[in-house]
Amino acid sequence: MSPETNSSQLSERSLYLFKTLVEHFIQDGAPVGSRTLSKDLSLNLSPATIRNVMADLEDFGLLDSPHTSAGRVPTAKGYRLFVDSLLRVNDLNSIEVEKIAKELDPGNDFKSLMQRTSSMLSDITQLAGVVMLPRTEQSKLQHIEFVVLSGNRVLVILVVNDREVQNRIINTSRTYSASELQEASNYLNDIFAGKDLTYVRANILDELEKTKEQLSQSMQTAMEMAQLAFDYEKSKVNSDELFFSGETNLMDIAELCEVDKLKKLFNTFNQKRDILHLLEQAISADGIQIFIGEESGHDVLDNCSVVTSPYEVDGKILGVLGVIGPTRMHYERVIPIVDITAKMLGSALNLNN
Amino acid sequence: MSPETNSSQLSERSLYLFKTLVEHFIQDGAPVGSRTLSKDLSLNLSPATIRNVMADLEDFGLLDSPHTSAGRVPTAKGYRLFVDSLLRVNDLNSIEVEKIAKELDPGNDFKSLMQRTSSMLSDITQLAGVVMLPRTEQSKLQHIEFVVLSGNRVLVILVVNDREVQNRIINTSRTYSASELQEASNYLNDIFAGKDLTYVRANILDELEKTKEQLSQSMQTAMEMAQLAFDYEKSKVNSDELFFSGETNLMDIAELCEVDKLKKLFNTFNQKRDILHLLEQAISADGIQIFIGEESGHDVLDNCSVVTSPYEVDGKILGVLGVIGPTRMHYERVIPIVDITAKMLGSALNLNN
DNA sequence: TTTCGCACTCTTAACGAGAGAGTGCTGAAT
DNA sequence: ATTCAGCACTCTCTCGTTAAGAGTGCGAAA
Repeated sequence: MSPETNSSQLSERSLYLFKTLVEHFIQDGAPVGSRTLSKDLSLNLSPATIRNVMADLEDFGLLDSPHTSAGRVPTAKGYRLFVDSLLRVNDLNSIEVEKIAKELDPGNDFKSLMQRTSSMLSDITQLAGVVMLPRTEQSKLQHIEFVVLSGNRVLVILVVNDREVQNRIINTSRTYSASELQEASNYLNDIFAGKDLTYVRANILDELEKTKEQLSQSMQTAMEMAQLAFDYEKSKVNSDELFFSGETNLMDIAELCEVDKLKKLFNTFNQKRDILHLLEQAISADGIQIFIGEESGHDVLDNCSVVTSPYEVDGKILGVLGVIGPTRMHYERVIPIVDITAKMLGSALNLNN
Repeated sequence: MSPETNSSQLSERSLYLFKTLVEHFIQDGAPVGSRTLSKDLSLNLSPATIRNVMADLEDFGLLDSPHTSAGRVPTAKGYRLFVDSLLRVNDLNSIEVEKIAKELDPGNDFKSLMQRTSSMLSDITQLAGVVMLPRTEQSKLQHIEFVVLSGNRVLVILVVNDREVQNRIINTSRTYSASELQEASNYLNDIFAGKDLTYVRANILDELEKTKEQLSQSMQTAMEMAQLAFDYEKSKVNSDELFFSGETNLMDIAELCEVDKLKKLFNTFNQKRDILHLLEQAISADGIQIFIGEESGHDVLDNCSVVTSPYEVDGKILGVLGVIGPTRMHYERVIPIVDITAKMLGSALNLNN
């Protein structure tokens, strides 16, 4: 049964009732009963009538009751219907927009911007914020540079994609002089600048053959260096980057505050793998995507929802950001926050391009 | 009253009794009573006698009873006496030493080594591990390098102390060519390599004056760049680095598993400031230092002990590492682990020097 | 000095009663 | 057909009570 099927089979009134029930539950966190709803609803209905409607909604799988004499609680399916069809999203007031803009001052440090974005998200929502920066498949080598260190160690500096700097230290079999390495980097920059990293890796051996024939010492050096540098690269896990913030905010959430659930949740955050996997699903989504409870497929996130949005520069998607909180969250507030943050992060990144 | 006063005023037997009581409590986590102790003790004493002794120990402030009819529990002062005078530290078996050594493979990446050390500590102790790398006051500039980026942006790469690489991006007022910057870096390396960063900062203006007189274009460029680069440095918080691991291990500890205590503890970890402050106190200690409960001065660490040791290369202290756990931890195991880890980290760092 | 015995305190778990909240169903009113 | 009042029923939660268990402190005896 898709949500559409549901909503079309349900009367206007049932949906309205359902909507206020969900809103009520999100507000209070307690199961809501017919009496409460009767008083709260603008339609004048008796508790008994409301009970009938609620029974229908329960049959549709939208509501659940913890036990016979508690009120009703939305199911995951119920939340789905709620956010897809019933929710009216608030506009953010300008003060908040201002606040977001302020935190997203591009600055010059890429990672710091990510970190700040994430903690701004958690601050403003009082939930956990997360920003993902996927390691791009496309890594254009812009510049390579060597610095002699003590011992037989050489520092390799790669500038990639005009924004990202990678440092790695390699151990060499003999001592190289600064001028030797200068020549080597000049040579490498000449032939490889602007090329893709995978291309570089693939073609080092070929180039090495060529240079052997030409027997130029500096080129030999260059290729040796390059080989070492990019071997290292190969061994490195191609891990994406993930910036968390405000995990501790989740400790206040009543639904999660059994210690062992919290432990599992925090372990999941620390491993990052599962969260990455989840966010990667959202990367191709067009705008806001919401994972509700079990939908995420990770049972640690059982009582959690994840609200995500990809952010992009020049129509090219750079990554995903979002907020993790209880299913019982203020979607009407969180959604526009995530949405606007993604857009503003995009344009902040555009600025320092 | 110093611990010495206590231990000298107490009989051999009382101390022995106290010691086994603490061991018992560390093992079980439950207040221990006279009957239990009577059965456990090799001296054949009746519970009543033991009660008398325990009453004395309580008068000395070494024990406490949660309520009249619970057993006794060590106080912070009691733990202090225990670890200072009573504790016999186990030697680690060779398998564990092996395991530690394996994780401490120096590799080439400094930060990764720190991170690995920290998670090894938490893994092996099942507590939280922490490694601090203080930002050294002494930062010798080894090499400076510029790379042109798009826009009017220039990437500055500083190699400091032969091991640490700093990248920063600066915005310039006009576009510089690669060769211009090459000259500039050559010039800066000539006059500043080997100097302290603070010295560099302080003398840039002087040098700028000099070069003005000489009117060399490349030197002018160099100084402009340097000024921008080091202004950035000034504004940067001089934050030390801290590597945490296994915080979630602490969630199992019965003493801490009230959610709001956990929240405060984790917030403290995230802020890092307080923990840094604590570890900095340990930096000048000669070897293992232990902060027990309230001694640390941070009330979030009320039921926690922190076991630390500085690690050093060539007799020069580089940083501090340690383990955070409940006061009720297996000191006889944790202490040698922290001790040997500090030593092995020191020699691992010595290797890739 | 050590030990035994005993009265006493405090915690914990278990049980039951009563209140409160909310439901489902039935049958009457609209 | 809807709506709704009434009512019996179920389930949870909170108390107070009780009984068991653990451990203490103290006085008197060994």
